[in-house]
Amino acid sequence: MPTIKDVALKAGVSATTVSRVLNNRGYLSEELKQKVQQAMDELNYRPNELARSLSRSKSNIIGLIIPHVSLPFFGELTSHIEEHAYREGYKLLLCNSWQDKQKEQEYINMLRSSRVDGIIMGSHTLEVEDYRQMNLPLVTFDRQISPDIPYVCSDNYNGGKLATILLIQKGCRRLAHIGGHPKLNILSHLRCVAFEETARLHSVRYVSLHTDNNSFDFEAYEQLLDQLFREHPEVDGIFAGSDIIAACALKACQIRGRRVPEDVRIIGYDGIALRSLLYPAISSIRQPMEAMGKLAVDLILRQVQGEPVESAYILPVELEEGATT
Amino acid sequence: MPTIKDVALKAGVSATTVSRVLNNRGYLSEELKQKVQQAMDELNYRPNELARSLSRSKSNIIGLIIPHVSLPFFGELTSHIEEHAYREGYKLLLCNSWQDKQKEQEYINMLRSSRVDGIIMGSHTLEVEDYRQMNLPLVTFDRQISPDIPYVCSDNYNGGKLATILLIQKGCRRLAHIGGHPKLNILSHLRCVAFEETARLHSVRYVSLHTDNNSFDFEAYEQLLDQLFREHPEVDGIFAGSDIIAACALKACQIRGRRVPEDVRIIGYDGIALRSLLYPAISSIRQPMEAMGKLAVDLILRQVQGEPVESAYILPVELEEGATT
DNA sequence: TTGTAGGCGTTATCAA
DNA sequence: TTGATAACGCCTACAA
Repeated sequence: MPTIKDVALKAGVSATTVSRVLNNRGYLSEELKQKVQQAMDELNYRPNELARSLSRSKSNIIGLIIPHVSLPFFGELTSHIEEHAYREGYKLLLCNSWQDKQKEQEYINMLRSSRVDGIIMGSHTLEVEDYRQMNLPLVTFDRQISPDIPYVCSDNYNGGKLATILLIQKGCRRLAHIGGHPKLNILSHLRCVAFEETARLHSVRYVSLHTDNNSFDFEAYEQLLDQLFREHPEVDGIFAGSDIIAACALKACQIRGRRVPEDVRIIGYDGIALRSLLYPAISSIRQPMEAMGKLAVDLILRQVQGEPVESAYILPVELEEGATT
Repeated sequence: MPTIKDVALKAGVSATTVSRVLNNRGYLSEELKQKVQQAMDELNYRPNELARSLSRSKSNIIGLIIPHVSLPFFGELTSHIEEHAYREGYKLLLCNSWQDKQKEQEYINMLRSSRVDGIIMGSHTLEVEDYRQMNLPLVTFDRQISPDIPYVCSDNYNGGKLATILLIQKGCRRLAHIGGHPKLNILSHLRCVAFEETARLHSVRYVSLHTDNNSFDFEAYEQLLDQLFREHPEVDGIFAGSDIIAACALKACQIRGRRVPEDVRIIGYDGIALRSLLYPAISSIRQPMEAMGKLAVDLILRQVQGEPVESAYILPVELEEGATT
């Protein structure tokens, strides 16, 4: 691979000059620019980003740690993050934590070694102190770690409220919420809190079930639904903590011959694109994934540039009614 | 951030020695190792991978270019690739090409600048020459570029055959195949070829429909299905080019009141995990995604190490019957 | 067994 | 307006 020196030699100038036209810095005669540019083209020269990064002590890489890209919500979020990062001249290093404490820690170490300019965390299994100590631009999703680490989330409370109100308005009298483990994700647990408060406010009976781990495991959801229909066969409205759970609920109803929405109404959360492939299409509370992804990237960049950031970014959700309510 | 020199100073040794314990090279007394290790721990030292990469001219980064991570098949594949890359000490730079020629080219340039050790291509919109010229360890999925660039794919032909035979065995007499654009992906088009040949062999009438772009667009699929049911209402067996298309087909049947599998039988391709969320669960030809991901990583590593590689790796598929056949 | 010196490819700081 | 020189942080001869 040709280096800056090769280009310099070919163009009959110094490496410094080549660097200057590369970065468009300082005063350069048009003639020189042309000459250098031509040499670069002829050699098919590509600046070595490793060397640049080392020299500038800035890698233009953002690390992304999420539970699993193949989960639709995280897949979509990742796409948006990648898209915006790329537009801003940043690259994305992808890490699937599998919600595993040790893996997450190893990835953080790895990303620090790689001198990423910041880390976007969609997975958080470690202690608050572990994150605070790492002294790197950080952004989290759905998790408040400390006032100086900004987090991005959808308006979980309002989303839970909207969903619950919709079910009640449609005439449901026995509600159920099925969600992930509450302890591990306090902010998205607000969906559940809103559900319970709204149900109580309207004097509607309800039950809340949660997985006991944070594994996003389809089978765990199916077991919960099994339990739900066994112990509470009278349930006629389900607010699922995610569209995936909602899909499980829909399937559980179909298996048991419960008509949706006639016998049981279902609404999910997230608004993933794949939702439209189901029949009937699932109603959902849509998170503004694109805006969230863009914001997360911007928050890293602002921190990199030493600009101040708020500690919380709560984005509005939108009720998207499908055919399950 | 502390450097190797800081560690050396603190441990009272030279930087070389620190480098040695870091890389566990050469002869070192236990005592020294301990001392250096302690200094590293106390300083919370992390070796700068940028500097290491520059010095060794090896970045331990693999670039992955795919159409879109949020497509379930690519999401799962990406997860496996990331997993195996990480195990081998490699990091993954993620690029979504959106099947866009220009974006793909820009990403390739970017990855070359980043001095990635190799590129795994799940997206290929450029000309064969463009790939051949880049002179970097490369692996492609479902695309044969040249004898010296290995490709990984599932046994597309056999998969198409298995699917078609199953439909015929179940009694289907009017078959349809719905797939992506045939020109852009010659290898996965073999699924279609096998479908047609098998149908002819069994004297079963069939029709093949394809999207006219390579966009993985849900709506395009829906339009095709619309066309299918309009022009060929007698179809009683559908072989879909992917599980996503199969899901669309299932939905199309449900919307039109066609019972599945009684009136129409459906089988997809890929074997994505989300398949199990549908009801009825979709039958599919399962690609060994984990093995394919691992293999792709291994093929990059072998090329990096100068080991020879074959030009084609065709992995066996498996028929996974759900409830739609 | 440990240390010194030079180089990896760029960029930044001075001079000229 | 351009060029020489010293970093950036690490690794690898070569010495000692």
